[in-house]
Amino acid sequence: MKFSKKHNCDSCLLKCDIYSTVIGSPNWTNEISPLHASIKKNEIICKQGTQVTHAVFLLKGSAKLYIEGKNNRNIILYILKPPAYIGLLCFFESPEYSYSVSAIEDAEVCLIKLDLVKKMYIENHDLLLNLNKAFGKSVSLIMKKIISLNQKQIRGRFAENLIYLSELHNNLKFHLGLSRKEIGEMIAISEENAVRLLTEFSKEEIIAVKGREIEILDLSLLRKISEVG
Amino acid sequence: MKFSKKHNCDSCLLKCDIYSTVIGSPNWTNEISPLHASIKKNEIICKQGTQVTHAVFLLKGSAKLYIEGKNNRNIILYILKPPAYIGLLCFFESPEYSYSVSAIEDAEVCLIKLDLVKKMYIENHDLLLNLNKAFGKSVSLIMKKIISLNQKQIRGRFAENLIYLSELHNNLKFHLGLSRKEIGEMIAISEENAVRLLTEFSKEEIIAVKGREIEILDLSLLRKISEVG
DNA sequence: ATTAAACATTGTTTTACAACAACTTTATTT
DNA sequence: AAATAAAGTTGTTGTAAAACAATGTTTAAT
Repeated sequence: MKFSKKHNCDSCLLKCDIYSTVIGSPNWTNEISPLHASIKKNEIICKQGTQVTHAVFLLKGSAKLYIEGKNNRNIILYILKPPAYIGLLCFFESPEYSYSVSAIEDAEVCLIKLDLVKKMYIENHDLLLNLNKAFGKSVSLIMKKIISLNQKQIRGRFAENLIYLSELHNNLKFHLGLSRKEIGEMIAISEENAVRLLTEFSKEEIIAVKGREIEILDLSLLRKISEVG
Repeated sequence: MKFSKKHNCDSCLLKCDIYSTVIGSPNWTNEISPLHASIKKNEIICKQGTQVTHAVFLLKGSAKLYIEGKNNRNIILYILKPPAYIGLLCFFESPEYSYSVSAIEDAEVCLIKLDLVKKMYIENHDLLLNLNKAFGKSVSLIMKKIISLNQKQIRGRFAENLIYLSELHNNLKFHLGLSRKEIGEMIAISEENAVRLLTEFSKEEIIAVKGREIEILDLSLLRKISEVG
């Protein structure tokens, strides 16, 4: 993680959500002292169990949000794409992160001291509302995930995840920024089964796979498989 | 659900958290018009998928918070005991509940219109902080649950759950307010396996079971089983 | 008091998936 | 270019836990 201090928000090319909602508030220019950071692929942005000190906002690149489980087995809850609050679930008064976030491609983030954000959202109605909205979305996503992981079997979960990734990329054809192992971690299956399902779905002509390039050929069938579980 | 309107907060015997943090704020007496409700055992307090209109505060009794899955199979995330915010995870700008809550014994709740709560927490720093704190706790609990459900096997999950219930009741000896099926729903196992584990642990003299009365005999062993998974 | 319905128990069978193993292909490093 | 490491692939085996089945027990309803 490479920091660049004394960044000037007004001249920043990657204007964050906090900037756009808070700008104009009386103590903007004097108080804020944001910290920019460049993050290399695979670098950790937030580490589960460590103190939450800054609000982190993802400006560029993408990241995976995951829980670190036993025996180095992780569960990826979702993929983050800019613009996104990274510390979201934890920056409401949590003493420490209950999950980790790491970059899956080179990324840029903006860090703002937590006490400052608190001050801002108390003063600024819109910012609070924005945070809360993003927040509610995360919670409902997590609830869906819990059901999926526990009540669907691997084909159903796999189909669901392909749809998720496609919607994330806004395209039926997309590049997996993830290894087969990570695909497994998204739906709590083994790497081997991730591979198997990829070839299986490919043979069934539901998707086309070439390395890490995926194309969904039959979305409605995928939806069906996801629904029946 | 039996409502009693025009309740007077000042004379209420079950003072809620909102009362104690907001009292003294300028628009307390004139604006607030809380709604009390008595809820019978097994009655639903919040239904997954319905609109969030009020903040609900549990004053008396207890309730289970659960996600409704496929084939009428639920997953109970946790048990609520007063004082507790019921709508918590959803009253931050979620359009609808992403889970359900129902009473596991006769209960009393206080309902406050959502727009009023919002107004209150924008005006009242302490209330916001309180909400956020409760909130952070819930999130970290859910993360732990996800790992537990996916990476521990049933003995480990069962042991963990017994410890949870014991801590909830603040006693090694407690009365399950839940059926065997519901015990299963807490850790995503079948009713049959819930029974089996209960007798198994009983035979191993880790717990003593008599109907719905449970006593933990060997807490440290239970901890061990929970840890190794 | 009788019937029905919900809850609880125990044994048996089936199966979905992880774990293991062995091997190939693709990246990195030197 | 050779060597080493990482990522991907495929077949086989073992097992945890669900599903099924059958039966007993308590609670609620008429």
